[in-house]
Amino acid sequence: MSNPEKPDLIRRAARRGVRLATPRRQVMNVIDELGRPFSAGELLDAVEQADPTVGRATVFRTLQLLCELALVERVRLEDGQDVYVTGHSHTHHHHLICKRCDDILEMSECGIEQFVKGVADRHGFVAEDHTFDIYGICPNCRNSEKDRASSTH
Amino acid sequence: MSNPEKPDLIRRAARRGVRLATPRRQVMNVIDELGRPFSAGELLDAVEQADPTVGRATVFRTLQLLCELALVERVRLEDGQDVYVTGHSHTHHHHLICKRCDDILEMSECGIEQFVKGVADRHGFVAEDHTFDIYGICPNCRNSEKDRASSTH
DNA sequence: TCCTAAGTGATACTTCGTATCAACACGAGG
DNA sequence: CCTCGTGTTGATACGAAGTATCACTTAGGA
Repeated sequence: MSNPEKPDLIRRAARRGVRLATPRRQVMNVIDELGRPFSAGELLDAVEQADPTVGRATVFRTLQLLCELALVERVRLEDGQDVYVTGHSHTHHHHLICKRCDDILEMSECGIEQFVKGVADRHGFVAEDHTFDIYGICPNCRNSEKDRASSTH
Repeated sequence: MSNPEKPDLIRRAARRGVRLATPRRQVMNVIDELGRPFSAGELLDAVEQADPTVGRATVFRTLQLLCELALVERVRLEDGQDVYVTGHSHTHHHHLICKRCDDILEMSECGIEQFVKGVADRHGFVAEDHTFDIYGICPNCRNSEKDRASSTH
């Protein structure tokens, strides 16, 4: 209805042997329809609107399930809020997060793994995990900013 | 009583023109006495114990104030919890966080700033800020682990 | 000393998430 | 068709961490 090629969480989850009860399906549908990064609150609202009979706990449980299946990724923002992103299939990601429009891009490659290892070694640490996200202004917002600046000038 | 050379938050705050009401002083004292990274809950408990008349809101307000003055640094952990660290005077830090003993080390230098700039540029992003923390096992815990392994062997 | 803005405590609230628990749904075996 | 048993669910209470409100108090300069 909205998106011509949905991520289709349901099919992907089914392929992994997840039991697809109706409420779970609802939640996944809503996530697909959203088609963008979302906060817990947004998802709760959207599900509430799509089907008020689905309970709060189920939304969180489904979210957790999807995270475990790596069909949804939890991104922890600077301000402490969590944002959830769909469409990933691999494990560890790093992000470029726009402070203006809240868009979240993935860093392709980046070679940070070896960088991490270097720093850890130098401190006698055994690195097991790390966080690395960059906050700033994305190309889009940067351009629209430039446009506005030149028109008012 | 505990630490021979306390950070002495109070004096440092005073030097910045902070008004030093009694409850504020209490909170700062407690932080100094703790002398280690602490969570909000720990601080609340410690203050409660030191002086039950100090209100919950004041603890948070003081904490916020100290963060603004950069006398305390807020470190956002992987699991979403915040931990506060004293003794800093500069702005942006990166950490090595031990998963075993929860100790938090600072990375000395590290050259990540230029790394960040490189990644951002490649994506057309203007980097304004970033997070970078490494989770793993610190040298201490690593050694005691080794000891235990060799004694049971 | 007096005055006032800053600071304070009690308390209610918010957000994000977890725990509990009785009820239910569904598929395997009869 | 019925009947388990396990997994799932909704309601609800709870929890942590932090914010908002508001009347009261106090620090500290004039």
